[in-house]
Amino acid sequence: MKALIVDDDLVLADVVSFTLRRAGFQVITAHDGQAALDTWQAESPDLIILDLNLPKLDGLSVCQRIRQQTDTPIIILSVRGEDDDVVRGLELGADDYIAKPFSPRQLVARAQAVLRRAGITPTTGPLVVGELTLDLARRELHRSGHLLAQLTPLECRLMEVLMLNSGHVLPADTLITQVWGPSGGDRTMLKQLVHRLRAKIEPDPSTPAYLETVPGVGYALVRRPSA
Amino acid sequence: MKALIVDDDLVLADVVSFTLRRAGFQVITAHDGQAALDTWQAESPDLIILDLNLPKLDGLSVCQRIRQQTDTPIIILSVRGEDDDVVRGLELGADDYIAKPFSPRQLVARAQAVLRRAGITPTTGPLVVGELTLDLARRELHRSGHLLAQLTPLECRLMEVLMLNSGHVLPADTLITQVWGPSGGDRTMLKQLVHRLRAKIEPDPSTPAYLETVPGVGYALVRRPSA
DNA sequence: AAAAACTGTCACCACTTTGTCACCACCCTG
DNA sequence: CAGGGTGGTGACAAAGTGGTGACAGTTTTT
Repeated sequence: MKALIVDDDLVLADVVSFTLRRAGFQVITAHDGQAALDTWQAESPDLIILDLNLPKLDGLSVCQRIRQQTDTPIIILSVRGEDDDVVRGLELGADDYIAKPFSPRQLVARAQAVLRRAGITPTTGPLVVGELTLDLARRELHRSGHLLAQLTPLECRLMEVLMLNSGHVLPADTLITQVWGPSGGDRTMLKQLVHRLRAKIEPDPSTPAYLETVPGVGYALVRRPSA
Repeated sequence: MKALIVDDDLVLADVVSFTLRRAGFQVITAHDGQAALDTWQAESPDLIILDLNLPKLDGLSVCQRIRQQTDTPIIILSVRGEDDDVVRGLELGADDYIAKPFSPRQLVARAQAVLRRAGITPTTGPLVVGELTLDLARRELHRSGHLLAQLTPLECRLMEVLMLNSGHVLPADTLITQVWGPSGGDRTMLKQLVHRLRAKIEPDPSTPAYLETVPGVGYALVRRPSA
């Protein structure tokens, strides 16, 4: 999993680089807009982390140029007060943004979420929680070894997020961001998606056994020993 | 969850320490700027609570030095009249500030909010008093390990405040402010809320075993050895 | 090209939550 | 003993929240 970091602040670029390396990424860096485009073409990374404030070629332009040719996930780095630029970046096709200062954990989480949403699966093996197994590549959910349901792309993403945090309550907003990204999503859509997922995976959808509702907060996937 | 408290006022540091420990933090303290940096490097806490007025090394400098190397959340403690310093602190990368005097609940809430925003530990540990356990994420109250009641948001807030100060009598006005905020709330509403909470948690609501009334003052959660 | 699937949107229902009110019982003090 | 204050209790309505089904536009598959 290769990540390209574009930032003219050498210190910050180093921090980001270190963080991502520790999370298992292979990291390359560029410090101005032109170099970013060159490196991108030479290395074709899986993920780009892009500061907007760049010498030689503006970050937004870089974003635009890259989007014209590929769907490589882009995460924008912004400082407080550049909200307009963030919005324009997202409109130009960026996948997410992070406001400085950010925590390392935050960064890694966002990076993985974006990759997941783009269909690039960092986790090779299937996800297992209790008797449930999710095959991300095939989007198939198995229970005790045999096929329970064939999931749609969105259902699969939701299920993945829930399984990665099984046993913990995930706030509705968190789920929405994880599934639809920072600019899309809606409470009603989440309701619908949960409904559709339950219809597929719950033996009796009216009394959920796996996908639990926590009123006023969100949802949780129950983690049972083996039942 | 490890918190570093930096304050030269030993009494205040103790109060803060006590409050955060109650909320489930592991707490370490430093009493001057240099010690703060040393302790920070040695212990790498998840959260720093920083008074600006420090001997040996100014609080703002400490803030700056820490920000140069990590994104660990920093909350500034300020006294009234130091507004300029607060602004400079926030510019230097601090995440929030609290003006003295502050309420314990205020402090805990801010701390958790900052950590949440930084993407650290969305899971808050449960509150425990005697045989009662409150799971804040799920808003569930357990007695000796099994589910006693599912609380509503307001009931949960009230229960949280009572458990954080278990064994002490809390004046009605205090409770009202803590639950509904400084602008809302009402004696009648508190009566109602207590009533509804008792209906859920007391075996016999007419003779309260947990949520005791102190006429003319307020309410208290009795802290019993184990009964 | 036709059919099926996927997803966003809407309307509606049921239920919960919460603020408000009225009323009762009790405990003071004068 | 009367009366005011305080706390407990029940009822009720408004607002909010989650679940459900239907439907249309788009994309994907056949």
